[in-house]
Amino acid sequence: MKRGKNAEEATSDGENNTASATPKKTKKTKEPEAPILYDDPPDKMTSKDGRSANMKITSWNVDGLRAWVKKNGLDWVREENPDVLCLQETKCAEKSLPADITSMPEYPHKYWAGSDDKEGYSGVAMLCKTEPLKVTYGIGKEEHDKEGRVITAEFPSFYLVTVYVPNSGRGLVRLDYRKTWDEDFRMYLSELDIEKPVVLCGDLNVAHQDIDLKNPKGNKKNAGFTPEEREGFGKLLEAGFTDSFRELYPEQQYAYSFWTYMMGCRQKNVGWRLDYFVLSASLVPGLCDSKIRNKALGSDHCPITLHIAV
Amino acid sequence: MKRGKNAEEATSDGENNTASATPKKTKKTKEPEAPILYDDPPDKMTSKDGRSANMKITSWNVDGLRAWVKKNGLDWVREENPDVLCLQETKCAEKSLPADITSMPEYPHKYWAGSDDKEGYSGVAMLCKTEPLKVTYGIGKEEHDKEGRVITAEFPSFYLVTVYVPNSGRGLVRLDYRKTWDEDFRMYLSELDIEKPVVLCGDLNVAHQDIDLKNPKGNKKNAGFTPEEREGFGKLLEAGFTDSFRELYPEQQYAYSFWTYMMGCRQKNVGWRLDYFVLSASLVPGLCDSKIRNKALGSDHCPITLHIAV
DNA sequence: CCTGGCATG
DNA sequence: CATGGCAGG
Repeated sequence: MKRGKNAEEATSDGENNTASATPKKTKKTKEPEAPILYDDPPDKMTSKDGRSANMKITSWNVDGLRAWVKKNGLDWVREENPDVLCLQETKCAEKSLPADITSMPEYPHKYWAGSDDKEGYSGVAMLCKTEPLKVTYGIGKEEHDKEGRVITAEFPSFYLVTVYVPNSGRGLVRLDYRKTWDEDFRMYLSELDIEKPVVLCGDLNVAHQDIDLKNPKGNKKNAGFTPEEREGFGKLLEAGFTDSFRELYPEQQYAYSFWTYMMGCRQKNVGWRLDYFVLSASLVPGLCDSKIRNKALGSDHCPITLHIAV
Repeated sequence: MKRGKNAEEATSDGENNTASATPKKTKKTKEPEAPILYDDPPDKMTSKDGRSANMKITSWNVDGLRAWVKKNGLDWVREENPDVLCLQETKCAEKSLPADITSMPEYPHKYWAGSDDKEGYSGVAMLCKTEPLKVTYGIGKEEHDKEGRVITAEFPSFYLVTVYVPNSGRGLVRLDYRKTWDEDFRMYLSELDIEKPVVLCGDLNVAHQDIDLKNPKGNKKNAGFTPEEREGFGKLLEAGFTDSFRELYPEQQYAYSFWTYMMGCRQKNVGWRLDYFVLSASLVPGLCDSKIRNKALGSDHCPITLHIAV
């Protein structure tokens, strides 16, 4: 049986199970249901310790940069106007980049990583208003650095890492590789963390807990919500990192950053939280807000934005 | 050097050479030029020998039936309302046909030929208001009958054959095969012709003479205008068949049925006449009109329509 | 510059 | 149900 990675059809009942407020139903009959939206409050620009945000970072899995540009993703970016813009799944060789983005004067410092072998696969980018001290590509392990998944920028007081974590694939064909990746990537971040604190952002391709996706029950064997992947994320937190969104909004349900294009999932808000800002412990006091911009269109992911005092 | 099969860039000067009315230019500088259109007169419904047309046949290379249906090709067909509709390059397995066309009540008798091996390649169709006496597929030669290129319908007084002739390909990689095809296909038609007269229609993938394409000079080595392909068509005429359009309009320039999607060729009417109604000698007296519907959109070819008294 | 199929998600 | 690359034209 062929199934989408985030196949919801197996678990449509699960939608109601997690919606604890709704009265218990006597029938299992499906009925049209108003989508449960996560309505985003205004951005908080001050940290708990009273500092003002001086850094705004946006991360967006664009699912094909060229299509995303055509769908006016850049208009949204100009409106949002972050200091750094991180993109994942650009799926575009550097020479094929649309002029709209390569010529963007707001971001004079642009960095691109693409897949060495497979054209139009994976790929991440980082666009900065101010020039980083240093920019590196990959995580320093040959076996992981051929798919354009990581860019690291060193700023005066922190490292910014953007990542597109490998998807475990249909039928979990790449789960074994993913486990190795998770291990090696965590080591990479921990080593950076010794030098300077780290802001990690991007598509981590995992929903951590039940609260982080609409249908946890039906997806325990699907890529993005296997015990192995969730544990990988757990170990990252154990290593001293913090999921900034969950730190601020520990109880917030229905907050997702990805909806499969299939079956009208976005319309119904049947989604997953796969995109994160993860912070070194020493940066948490400066955390002002961690936002999910779930109204922005142009991809099967929405952008996320971090306000931080660094 | 990679080139489109109908690369016009090599021969842009040729456009002016053929336009004899324009004054001789002193500079070779390209300048915007009004496209020379072939403005179609109204259909003639009577044959030279005074009979009224009793059969209307339309042929259209749709370049992908599903896309063509989405672009409302069927609306044009309903307007045109031919007795028989022949389609080429359907590029669609029978099970994937859109319901819009399979359920069309105007044409209760529908015949589909697809490529055996390559999905989404080649393929022809014939839709009839009245049921043919017999319908056959291919030309009875194993080596030619695997790509869904020919449907033959026997009507009381004639055979109707629709064809999508193999393209000789970029760099003429398939020209040798094409020569064999031309030979065998001509034999097939001649044998049919012994039984009953033949109406052949479809994409013959050849422009016969200089008058049949905009840039003859630059295309002598390109698929569709090589000496070999033109000779193949010549031999068909020598075998007793008539190019109905050229029979009626021997001097008509700028009458094309195909324009590459590239370089805005259709806008500039830089095209080729590749689609034909070819008739057995005994049908020529009944020929009423042979039309090129160059305003109909939805493909890189336009439809052609035959009015005939049979 | 378009089509349809394919791999990938 | 989208993306991009590909062969084919």
